[in-house]
Amino acid sequence: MGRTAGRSPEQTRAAILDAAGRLVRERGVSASLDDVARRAGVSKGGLLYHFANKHDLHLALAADWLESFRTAVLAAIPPDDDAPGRLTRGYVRVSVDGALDATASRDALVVIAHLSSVDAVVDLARADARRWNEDLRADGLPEDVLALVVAAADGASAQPAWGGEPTPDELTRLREQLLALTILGD
Amino acid sequence: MGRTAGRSPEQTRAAILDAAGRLVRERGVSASLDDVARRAGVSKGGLLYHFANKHDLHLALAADWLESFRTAVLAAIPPDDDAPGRLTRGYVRVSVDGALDATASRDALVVIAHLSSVDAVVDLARADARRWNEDLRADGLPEDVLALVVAAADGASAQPAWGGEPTPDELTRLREQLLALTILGD
DNA sequence: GTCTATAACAAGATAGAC
DNA sequence: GTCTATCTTGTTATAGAC
Repeated sequence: MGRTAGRSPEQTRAAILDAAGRLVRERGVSASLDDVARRAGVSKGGLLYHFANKHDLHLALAADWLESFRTAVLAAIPPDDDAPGRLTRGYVRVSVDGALDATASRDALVVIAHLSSVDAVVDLARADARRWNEDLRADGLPEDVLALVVAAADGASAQPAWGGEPTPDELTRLREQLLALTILGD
Repeated sequence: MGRTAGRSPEQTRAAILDAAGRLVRERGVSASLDDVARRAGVSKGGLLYHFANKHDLHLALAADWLESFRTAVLAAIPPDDDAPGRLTRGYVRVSVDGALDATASRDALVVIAHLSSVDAVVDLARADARRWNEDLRADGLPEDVLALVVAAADGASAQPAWGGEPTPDELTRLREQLLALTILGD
């Protein structure tokens, strides 16, 4: 048995996806399989057992990011929030705080932008965007408020992509501002 | 003389940057020099005369995009607009319409996101973002309005990056909404 | 289930012809 | 100023040992 004796296949897979995510964010899709494998603590051969080829790895990575973003949004809705706009509020919290945190499902946009060079990922992202569109529309907010708030949330999480360095303070204020917009209704 | 007899060096350079921009947007920085050269109608050797190496090409591309975005924003300010928020309004017009148009300085964020795998580009983008930050702060709008409007504009131009397909109608409404926010003052 | 070794290929960069 | 080789390196992916 190799040097990863104590790790289950699922854990190995997760470690590979994690390493790939960080490397893609740093270097884009041209990050080599060898580098990904090394950072995940497996050999290239080991990596290619779990993901048949680079294309598969990228696709799985995109699916993983999109799914974990969705999960994070749902988790960011307080159980007692039953008012219209609850999903939007979760979306805002995760997007804006994501520009702040240095972990978890942050920077989704940067990674997706990089992965968008892979055709199959574009299709996946498009389908996911449509689903968000539907879900958010059904969230009970006036159309204009929704469009404004979602665009601003997206913008906040996009800023690190092109050099923006919003301070925690600015992000906090933006988040509260956006949340307030969803509560007054109009 | 080669097959590009009628083209000046400046035009060749511009053609290369244009081709590189489109290819980077489609495939990321892993688009090969050979492909860029072919699309620009020059040979790889010809390309490497104008840009010493791939790194230089990417840096020049980023500088070009950032500059043409700035130019577009300034051009989008009507000469008779003298009220506070004029720069912000230009920023909004270019960012939101950029998500709509299929030409010019659109999709800046996608390209910058891709290029962000190049360290020198990150520095450049950061310096540019700081400059925008200063300029926009000096634009005379209340801080909260500014943060909200700029984030939303960024978000609009970011959406195509990860699968979002805003309709022209939605974008137009968002743009008018944002412009209105900058006029009422608070 | 993971590793090493290697085949097969693609890409960046250089040198020199035109 | 641009093009055609060519060198060299790095990468994907396979085959097979452990």
